[in-house]
Amino acid sequence: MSDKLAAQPGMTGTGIKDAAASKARLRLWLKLLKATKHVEAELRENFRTGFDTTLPRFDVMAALYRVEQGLKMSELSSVLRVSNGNVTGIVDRLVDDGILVRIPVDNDRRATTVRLTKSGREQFEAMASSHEAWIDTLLDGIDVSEVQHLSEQLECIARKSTKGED
Amino acid sequence: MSDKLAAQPGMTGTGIKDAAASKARLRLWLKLLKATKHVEAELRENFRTGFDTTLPRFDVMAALYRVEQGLKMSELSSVLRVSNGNVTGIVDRLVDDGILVRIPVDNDRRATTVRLTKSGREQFEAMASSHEAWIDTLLDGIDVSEVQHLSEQLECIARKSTKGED
DNA sequence: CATAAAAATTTTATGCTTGAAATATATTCG
DNA sequence: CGAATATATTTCAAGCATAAAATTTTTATG
Repeated sequence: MSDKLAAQPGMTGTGIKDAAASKARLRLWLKLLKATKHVEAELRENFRTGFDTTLPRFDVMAALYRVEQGLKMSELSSVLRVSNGNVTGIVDRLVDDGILVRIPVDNDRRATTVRLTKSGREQFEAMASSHEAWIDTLLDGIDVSEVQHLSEQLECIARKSTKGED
Repeated sequence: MSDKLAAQPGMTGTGIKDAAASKARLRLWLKLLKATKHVEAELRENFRTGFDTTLPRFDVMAALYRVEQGLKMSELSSVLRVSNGNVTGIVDRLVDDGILVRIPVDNDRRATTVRLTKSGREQFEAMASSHEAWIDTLLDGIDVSEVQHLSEQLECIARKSTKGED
């Protein structure tokens, strides 16, 4: 029902808003949010009980795992899309726990590089393996054949934020 | 490509894991997360600059707008799926700002009902209208004809969490 | 009725998150 | 060179979020 309100090709750019489409997008957003929050909550719980750690810590470790020589604080905050001050705090705690080291940058005493320690790399590998398995379980209601299609749709949302590299 | 690795009906319950599907789900999850975070960040910024408020405050107001007689703290935390203590803090601030009132519950002095004030309802209506427009813009990369299908897929993820109302 | 158990909420401790201000270093240009 | 500007990071204040402990009140039960 109410399909007669669907957007018509000719309407594009007329400034006329489609109220039904708007409501549909709103509902879609609420579902997107709900699904994401649900998965995040499960992951947080799993990280807490399984590894006594948090999702933000895992995110930092994941970013650094990909780049063996480490990243500068500003690069880390840019990759993770969180504020500088936020990264400072999380890194501080990971350094205290022996998971990360801060390394001065040659020729620029303002900057520091952050890198996983050997122990940090080992801990990350164990966590990443569990993490993938958790996701596999949490998303198992989604048909594998749909994944590609779904991904493309989601790209449309995030596209405006990044230049698209993962 | 790599369709030969897709799950086969006969495999179900054999305990055999499909590594390719697992990786695909992981990538999908990362995109889901990225899209959601992007939209959330935009909304937060819009709420901040447009109404000097936050998404969590809006969420509380939205939940209460639907139920004119108000909700108990525990109902609110259950509807919003956040912890009791969290709701206490947000409600405290909204009460301070004259947006909410706490009302004692008859025959149960442990509980309090929380309700929007007149001003709160009015403020919410203005915000909700902008909110819907923001979402419409942020999700405009998604084909309206896809919305229904996408919604169904997302339901599969969240299904295990709720009994599906909303 | 009295005590134990359950329920509703708040408090506390800890960590994540932001935006803005502060600090320190590097670079540019007159 | 030296002052202004830009860059890299940290600090700060406020709010969000959780889990766990504490508080208050209600309900159940012996």
